[in-house]
Formats: sequence, structure tokens, C-alpha cells
Amino acid sequence: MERKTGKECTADQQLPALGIGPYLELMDKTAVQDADRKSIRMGLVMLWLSDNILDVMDVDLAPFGITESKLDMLLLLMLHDGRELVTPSAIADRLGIRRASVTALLDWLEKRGWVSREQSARDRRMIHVRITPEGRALVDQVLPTFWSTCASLLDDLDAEERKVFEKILSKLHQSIEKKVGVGR
Amino acid sequence: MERKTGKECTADQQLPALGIGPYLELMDKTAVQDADRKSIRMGLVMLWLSDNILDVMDVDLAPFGITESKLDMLLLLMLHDGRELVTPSAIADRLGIRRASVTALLDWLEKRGWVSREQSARDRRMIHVRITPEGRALVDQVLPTFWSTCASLLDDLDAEERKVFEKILSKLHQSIEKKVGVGR
DNA sequence: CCAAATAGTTAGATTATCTAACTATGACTA
DNA sequence: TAGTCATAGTTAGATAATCTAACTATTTGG
Repeated sequence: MERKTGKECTADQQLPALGIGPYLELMDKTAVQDADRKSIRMGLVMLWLSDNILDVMDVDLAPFGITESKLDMLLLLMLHDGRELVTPSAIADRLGIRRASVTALLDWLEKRGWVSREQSARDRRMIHVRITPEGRALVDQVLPTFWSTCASLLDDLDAEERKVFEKILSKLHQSIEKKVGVGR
Repeated sequence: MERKTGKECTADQQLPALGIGPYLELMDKTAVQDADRKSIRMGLVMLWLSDNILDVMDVDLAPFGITESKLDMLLLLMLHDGRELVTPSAIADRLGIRRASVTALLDWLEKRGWVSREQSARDRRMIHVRITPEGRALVDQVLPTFWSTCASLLDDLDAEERKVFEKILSKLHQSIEKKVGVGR
């Protein structure tokens, strides 16, 4: 909980946010019903973990010159390649972002030659987006790291813990899906 | 796993990223050792949860016109108020961000009257940052929501599950702390 | 045939970061 | 004490990932 002081931070990367300590301290001062304390404490850890897990992935992907959002898009294209024609609108739907954001992402990926755009002949408003061989090569290169980073999140859990955690995770998944799903 | 299609997304808020489904599909196509599959799958869920947990908190804080980063800073100031003089450098250290970023955050908070800056008399290079009564009022107003959002993350877990999850969380906490701690 | 819907882009904004360079100021040393 | 070095904070300028609103084609349906 205590931050190491001393040596100056020289990182050239994004660093995670405030630890949990200060929050716990504040919670103890705040009038919170005793029964809730444990849940809150666990929620705080989950929040902290969330920040830092994303950070770990960011850092691991960085050497490949790609971010999670962009990898998401490439994977999506890879998955549909050959099978279906993918349009920016469809991508926006799938990724849950706006069409304008997709345009920006595609511009970036296209500039690097990882995706290509082609106007549809049937409906000239539409664009077909495809991953290029270079894009595919990049993904092939990144995936092993991606998988191993995913798996490494559980490194310190033993077999028994993994077993129970699996069930808990799936409950949490559903639970959060319900929450974020509201209003859509 | 499957996205609801149909109704157009009309949200005026940030939406979470690609679900897990596409990743699982890709994993199955990729040459991954069978033993790892389960860990990877769980890691993927953790990644998804991370994105979405932060999102839930963002959404819950939004009505107060504040974000987690800014709340972090206010809480830090609140905690030290009266006890210690807090400088931007110290804040940067505590939050793990650069001094320049602290300047930006403070500018924003100061503009709204939630913090104040005052030059130190003893060392005129230094600035003392304080939370204002208005800032304190804001925090008092936000905290109940913050706590309840934290606690609500565990809503769907029963007593038994919470008990085991607590241990798992603390292991994960340590484990990730070790990872992000490397190189600092 | 024309109005309305749809697809994609552009323009401009926000949030949260970063690095590098700059301005004071203080501290130590020759 | 003058000169150099270190420290504190800010500024300037960049990037990433988003958003909204307005715009341009193009298609569709009455």
C-alpha cells in the first residue's frame, strides 16, 4: 500500500493511479455502514486491479507499436476476413464506438498499411474494410504476447483458486454486463 | 457474449470495447497449447471486466462533473489537509504521474474553485495545494456514490463466494503490483 | 422525382497522459 | 561570495481515444 519513495520515477510509460491506501483511510473516516466496509474494500481492489491490468497489457503491447483498441479492430477484421464484407458502421457497432471514431482508427491503421478500404460497388456509400497481409503478419506476431499476458494475470493462483475464481469471474462478467447493458 | 444488434446505439457516454467472443474464436484458431486455454480465457474475462468496471465508475461519477483521476487528487488533498503541506511534486509522486500532468489537473480543479494554490514562504519554488471548502463539499457529495459503486461490483456474489474472492483478490493485487512495480 | 434515411467523413472538442524546454529559486562549493 | 548545479513548477506541443454536430454522397421509398 505504501508507495516507495526515494528513487525518482524515470519511467517512460504510463503509470498506474493512486493506490488503495488513501481510499481505505478515507472510508474509515467517512460514515459508512459497517456491513458495507468489506464489500467496499474489495470493490476498491477491483478498481485498482482494473486500472493496472489494462496498464500491464498496454505495456506489453507497446513494443509492437499497437494499442488494445487498434488490436481489437485488427482482430475483428481478421476474424471476418474472407467470410463477410466489413463496413465501418458494422465495426462501430461491434466495438461500441462512434462511426467517427472508427474513421480515425482506420486512418491510422491504413497509414501503416495494416488495413485497406475499398468502395463497395453495390452501394457506393459503403466501404469495405480489409486487413492486409502486413496487418495479418502483425497480428500473428502480437498474439502470442497477448495470450501470454492474459494468462499471466493468473500466475499466482493455484489450481484450486483458479477453479473457484472461474465461477466468480463468470458471475462478475454477467453482473457487469447487466450494468453496462442498461440503457442500450 | 453475443452483441445485441437491432436498436441503434444512442448512448451519450463512453462505451466498452469489443466483447470476449471474437477473442475466444481467434484463440481457438491460433496454435495455443491446450493447457493454457483456460487461463487465457479467464485472463480475457479479466481484461474485459477491467475495461467495463472503469466504465461503470466513470458513468456513476459523471453526474457530479468529475472523473476518477480528479477525484483521486481531491481525496489525496482531503486526506492530508491540515496535517501536511502538499506540493505538486508530492502529488505527482503519489499519483504516479508527471509534474506537468499535475499542473494540468490542478489548473482544472482550481478553475472550478475546488483547490487553491499558494506559494510557500519558506521555499519560494514550492506551491502548497489545498482543497477548498467547496472541493470538500463536492467530495462529501460524491463519496456515497463512489462507495456504493465499489460495493455494487460484488452485488451478485454470495457470502461464500465473497470469502474466497477476498483471498483471490489480495493475491491478484500483490501479483499485479509486482508486475507494474518492475522497473521503478 | 423528391424527401428521408443511411454511410462515411470532417471539424472541433475533451480527457489524460507524455516529453522537453524553460523560469525561478535555493544550496553547495571553490 | 560567485558560480554551478539541483529542484519546483510551468509552458508548449504531442499523442491516444474518444465524443458531438454538421456535412457530402448515395440510395430508397412513396
